[in-house]
Amino acid sequence: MFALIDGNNFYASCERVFRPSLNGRPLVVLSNNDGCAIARSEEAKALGVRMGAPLFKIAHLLDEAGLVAVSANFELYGDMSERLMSLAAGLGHRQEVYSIDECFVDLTGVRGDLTLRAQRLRARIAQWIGIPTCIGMGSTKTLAKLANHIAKNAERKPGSYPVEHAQVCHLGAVGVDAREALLGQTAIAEVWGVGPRLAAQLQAEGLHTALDLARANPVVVQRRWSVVLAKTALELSGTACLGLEDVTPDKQQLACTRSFGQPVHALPELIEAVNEFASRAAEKLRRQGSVAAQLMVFIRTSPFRRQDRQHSAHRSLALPVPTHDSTVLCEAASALVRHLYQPGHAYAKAGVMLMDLRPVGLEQGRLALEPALLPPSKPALMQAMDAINQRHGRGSLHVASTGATHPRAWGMKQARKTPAYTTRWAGLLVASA
DNA sequence: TCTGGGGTCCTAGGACCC
DNA sequence: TCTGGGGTCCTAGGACCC
Repeated sequence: MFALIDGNNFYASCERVFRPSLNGRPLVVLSNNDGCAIARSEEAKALGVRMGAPLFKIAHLLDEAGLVAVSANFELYGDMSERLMSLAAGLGHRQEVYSIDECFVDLTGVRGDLTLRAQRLRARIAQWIGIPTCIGMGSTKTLAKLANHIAKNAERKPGSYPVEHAQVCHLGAVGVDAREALLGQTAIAEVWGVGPRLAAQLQAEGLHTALDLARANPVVVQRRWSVVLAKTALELSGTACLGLEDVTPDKQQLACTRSFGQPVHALPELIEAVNEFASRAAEKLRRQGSVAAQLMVFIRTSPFRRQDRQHSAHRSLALPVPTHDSTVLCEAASALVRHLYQPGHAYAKAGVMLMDLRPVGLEQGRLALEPALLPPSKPALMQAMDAINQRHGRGSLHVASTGATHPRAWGMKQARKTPAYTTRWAGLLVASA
């Protein structure tokens, strides 16, 4: 048996914990650059704000409907997530943190009334952390996901599901008929692993609900679609195909990409930006304990600005010696962006991707048969830099080629940023009588 | 004027090997 | 006129997830 616990409208709920005046009001959290809505309170959903809606298209609601929009504050959400996860882990013996706002818990060996335990966990999370959650349980991960969907919608959309399943839904505790009825009420597109493309194809073949897929022959499903969808069908019918992954595997590739706050025309600024991205990616790489054997840089103009001349290009470089050294990766990124850059374009976005990752220590050396194109790695310097930044905050010590003047011309737009309430002294709330 | 970021897995096809 | 069989690796593209 598995449980799936997730925070409702997670980013919006995190903001509300520290600004209770936002309760009951339509609220959206914006993506980087204050571009589009990536989280919405129930009230914002009721106003018709779509997931991913660009701010400029919903800006009229700020005045007309009292909509509040805030810039994304990932430092806050990450910290709130850690607190939520540590409580949620208590529901069973093993936990898989699946994303910033949801986790699976293996309920094997957990005794007693699971529904009751789940309800108590919800209450504890609400009291200790202030985040509303929903919990779904089922004999497979896909069924736990589906139960979570039911738990969320039984309350939000009256009539969609029986209201006794609101907030906590345990598909293992209902009879076969009731379970089939619930699956029959769930549209195929809501199933975990079925995206828009597959949903359209499945519907065209007469499969409209989760129950239809659960009853489909997995051999036929695999032949017509894929082994992935066949597993989904099996999982829906109660045969577990997916296990709990409680050890997070190292990433196979790692990226840092950003849209610019303003279009970038000049090469020096572009170099600065990709150097910054390369350093950030290198930091992530060192945290994971890996080195990269390949680096890719891309730059592109905005596809939304049809009137502009478009340019989109990428280029990668095999690193002669796999590394996680910021200075080496910055040097490589600079060389690549010089190749890619074409004057006369308004660049809107750039990024650095590190690929062909492997654990530190497994790197193969290389005979020095050719002149080195890149500087040598400086492990001691990187260690010192990470230690200083750990202690004094990110960016305290950085590679000079990432730019000395702050704020950067190409930097992110974050006009509506809320304080880092839980992770910075300056963000601490002050109580007054 | 203004449109996010970061991942994974699977499959098909081509290159290449013996 | 006749032209094998079987395998691996890599890449690009497509689908999905949050």
